[in-house]
Amino acid sequence: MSGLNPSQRLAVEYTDGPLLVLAGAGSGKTRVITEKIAHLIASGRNEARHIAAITFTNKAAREMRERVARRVKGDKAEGLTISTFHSLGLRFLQVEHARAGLRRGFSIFDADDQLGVVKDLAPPGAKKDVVEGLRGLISKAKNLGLSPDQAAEAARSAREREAAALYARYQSRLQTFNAVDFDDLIRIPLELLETDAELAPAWRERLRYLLVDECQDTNGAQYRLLKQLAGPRGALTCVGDDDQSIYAWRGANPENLDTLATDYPALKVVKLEQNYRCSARILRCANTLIANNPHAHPKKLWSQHGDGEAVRVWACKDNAHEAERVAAEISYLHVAKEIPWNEFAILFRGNHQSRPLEKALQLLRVPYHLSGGTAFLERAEVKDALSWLRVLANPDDDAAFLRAIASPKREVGATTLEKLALLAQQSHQPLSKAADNISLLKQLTPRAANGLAEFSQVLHRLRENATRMAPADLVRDLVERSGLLAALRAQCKDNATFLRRKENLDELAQWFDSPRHGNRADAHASRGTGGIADLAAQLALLTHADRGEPGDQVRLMSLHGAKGLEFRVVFIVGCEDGTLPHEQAVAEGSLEEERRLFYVGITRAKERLVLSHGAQVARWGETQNLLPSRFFAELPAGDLQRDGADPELEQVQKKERGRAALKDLAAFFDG
DNA sequence: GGTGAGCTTCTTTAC
DNA sequence: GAAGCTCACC
Repeated sequence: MSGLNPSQRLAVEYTDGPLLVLAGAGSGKTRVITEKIAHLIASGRNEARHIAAITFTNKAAREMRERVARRVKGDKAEGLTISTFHSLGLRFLQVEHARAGLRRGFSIFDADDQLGVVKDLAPPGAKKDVVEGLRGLISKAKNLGLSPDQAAEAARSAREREAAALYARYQSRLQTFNAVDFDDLIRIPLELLETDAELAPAWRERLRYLLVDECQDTNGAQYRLLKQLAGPRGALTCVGDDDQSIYAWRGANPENLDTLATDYPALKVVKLEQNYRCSARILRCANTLIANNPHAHPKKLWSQHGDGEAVRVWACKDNAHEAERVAAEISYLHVAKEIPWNEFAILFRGNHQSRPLEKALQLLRVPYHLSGGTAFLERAEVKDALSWLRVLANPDDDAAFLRAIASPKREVGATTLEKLALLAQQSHQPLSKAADNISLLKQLTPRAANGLAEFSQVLHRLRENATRMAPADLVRDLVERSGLLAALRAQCKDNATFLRRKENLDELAQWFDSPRHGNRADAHASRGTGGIADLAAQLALLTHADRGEPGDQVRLMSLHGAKGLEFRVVFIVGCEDGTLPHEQAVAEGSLEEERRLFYVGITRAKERLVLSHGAQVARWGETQNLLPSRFFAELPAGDLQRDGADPELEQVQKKERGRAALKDLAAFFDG
């Protein structure tokens, strides 16, 4: 445990009670967590299998797993839990599925599946945004940890009562599908722990020490889950930084950091204020920027590092120009300064911004890795294949059935499916069973009945194979036999696109090959001889896995995805007003969160930071003129080096800004 | 009754 | 620039 500063050492060694570590960016927070895990094991206080470290993103979990593996050698780390909140909840449900009224092989519904269910329950003809809004209300209730009954009790207005009633119907629909949604992965374990007196002690016995990363990002349900697991003893270490709270939009409640002190009066608080990551100039940028936000826990982040390079600000013509400059700079630095590819990161506000960057990087043959959140699992061909797998594992999963039967297209359309749904409802069967029922099929047109029967047949054959095959082989088999591959080939205009999309399916199969995702504790489920149960377990984990390990590649990701990571060289592209801060966020009044997001991005950089903005930004086909981000005005001018700024361009921008200010002023007097 | 062409609309962010 | 939706055609 060498090389820890006094505060870090205190945070690592303090195991007498609940501890909150207020850790500034780059203050060695992950280090503290990994050291603490090592300390807990080495001191003999806890075996690894009784320790759980909880993170927010899969990326962060993987990062931590790697670091722990480096720090704790051999089988000492056996059974250690390092997972996201959602994976932990999933594991809980897999163990306690019976208490939750779920059967083995239950599905996890994503936002699309949820939307389908809500749409089905909403008044007929409800507009998309209404359906979307209702889904949001249900999600909100769940994030607060409310059950349908509790939501009904809490409802004050007619609208809320209506929403609560919908929530109840939505939940019973999910139940019949033998499915849960993402929010349920937290909410249901919480509900079980709070209501079942036997359950909580058992899980507290199993997880005796908790370490929680990014505590400021917990929502109400997650926080309560944490309290349930930690119990009154409060054997937990929470690590957080209110300046890096960037998930309020999905219900995160940074005030949980303060609530901790109320819930655990014995709470000890340690502040980590020495930054070990950034050069002094980068840190000054971060500090002066974030000083524009109000602060409940003021901290003064300092660094021993020298000034280092100035922070570059690039004014670019448009997205393409920006991307080319970034790619060229990376190429140059890689050769001239021998900086390995994986020490570069390009960060952006929205995932769609990666396109021009990819193009430019490909042109210069710069190897890169795009970690676009769930982008991979959202690919149409991947979702199709997954739907087939879901129906295989869970015959009750109507949402998956509906997608699978439509891909590839067979002569079954909306009308047939509506009829089938009616018949299924009358006979209390899931769609996949109804489609398999000869007497039911007789009530449909022969053409439709044939299509359904054919689908059932393929499904049967696949299911037979599933008992003999390893899941990965089953995926490969399925892609062929389902006709998905043939349909894909027919659908693609050229061979190159076909091969690219086929590659996604290959990658999907590979995922089932290795138990690299998830916890070690789950590994036993993925070995063995294959079969439906294994498939289901892997499938559930898969929905939560991050795309394969990046090698020595430049990393492209959203600012949200970059949290917890660090790189020698960081580019933040698209620093335009409207992109960052995002105009919708500004309209919603979340400027402070946008500022924190920028702060998170800046503090990822160790040595070099480039902030670039385009004058013209491609926005669905059209180009739009945008001004540089208002956040530039909040950075210390002395630490910035504006290069490539076109004076003419700046004049235009100044004028536009003047015009905008006038407009604001006029609006003020008008309103 | 099913399909596909062409229309609109949309894009934060993630588990 | 894709994914969804409407409408006309098979």
